[in-house]
Amino acid sequence: MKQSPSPTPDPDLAASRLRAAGLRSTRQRKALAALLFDSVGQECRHVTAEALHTEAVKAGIQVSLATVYNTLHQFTLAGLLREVVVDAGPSCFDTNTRDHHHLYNEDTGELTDLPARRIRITGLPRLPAAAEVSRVDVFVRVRRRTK
Amino acid sequence: MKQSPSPTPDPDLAASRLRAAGLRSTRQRKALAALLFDSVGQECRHVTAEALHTEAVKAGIQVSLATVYNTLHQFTLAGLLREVVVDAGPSCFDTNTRDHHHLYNEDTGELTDLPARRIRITGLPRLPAAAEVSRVDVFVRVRRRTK
DNA sequence: GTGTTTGCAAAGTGTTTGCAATTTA
DNA sequence: TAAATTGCAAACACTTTGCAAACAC
Repeated sequence: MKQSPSPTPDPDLAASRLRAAGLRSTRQRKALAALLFDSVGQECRHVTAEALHTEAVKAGIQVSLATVYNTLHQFTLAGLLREVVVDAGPSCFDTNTRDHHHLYNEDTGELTDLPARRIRITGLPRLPAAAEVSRVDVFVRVRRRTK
Repeated sequence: MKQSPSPTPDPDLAASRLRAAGLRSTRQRKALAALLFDSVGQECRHVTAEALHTEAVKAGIQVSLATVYNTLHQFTLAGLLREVVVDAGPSCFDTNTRDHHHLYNEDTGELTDLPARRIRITGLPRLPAAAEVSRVDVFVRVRRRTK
């Protein structure tokens, strides 16, 4: 029989992530965190509140849409998610919080991450000393080739 | 007395712009076009529908908010304006339709144009043959330096 | 037990739309 | 006069909020 290697074994991945972010570990948060961060074969996800709510309900998780909205914002504030606004319409939450950019398919609304490593931007303006760059967002908007 | 130099004199700048764009020249459109494109000392403007409506009403132009929304979209479709979405909230319309990027002040919501000339982006991904880049948007998000 | 979180429904914001009246060409 | 445009109000999509009940610690 294997002994737990640590004095505080952590059977619940989602719960520990929440605690680490300073959030109480509630049933709804654990379930949403599991959907967002523990889905297999998905390096990063882009979800709307509506979509995550639908997904949760389908998975048999009882949670209200309002709580999904609140939870997404709490996760964002805690640094677990990043909000992405491309066009008008529902805003997306991105599980990739590292420095990166986005490819946006105007036909389908599909959003894909572009690693920041590859992309170099030069010629940005000098800023006043009192200001700092919070982030540089690049959106590569693509569409089906016309004709 | 000066003779009109052209067989079709154009006393109304806004009206001719509308006609050139294939739009009927109505009182409301002329007035909004004048506010958007003929304001002195303004190379380019970023307005929300709400703001433009307020401005119009202040200038004594009778126009409804719905018409301002419709007109802004018609102008955008006609290539006279460009819609800019930075964050959630009301979307902005930009009188600068040339290739350019944006500086966004997160504290004030202020939006400033960055000429595309200066900014160079490298490392963008290769796209499938069926796809084409519709636009590359760069948003430099700045804020007051923290501490 | 105490403070936090949840869910609901209601309110809020920003935007679009149906349609009759008006205006433009 | 025919077709396009306007204005209003109502509908709409997305999101936030007030508050009582339920829950976490």
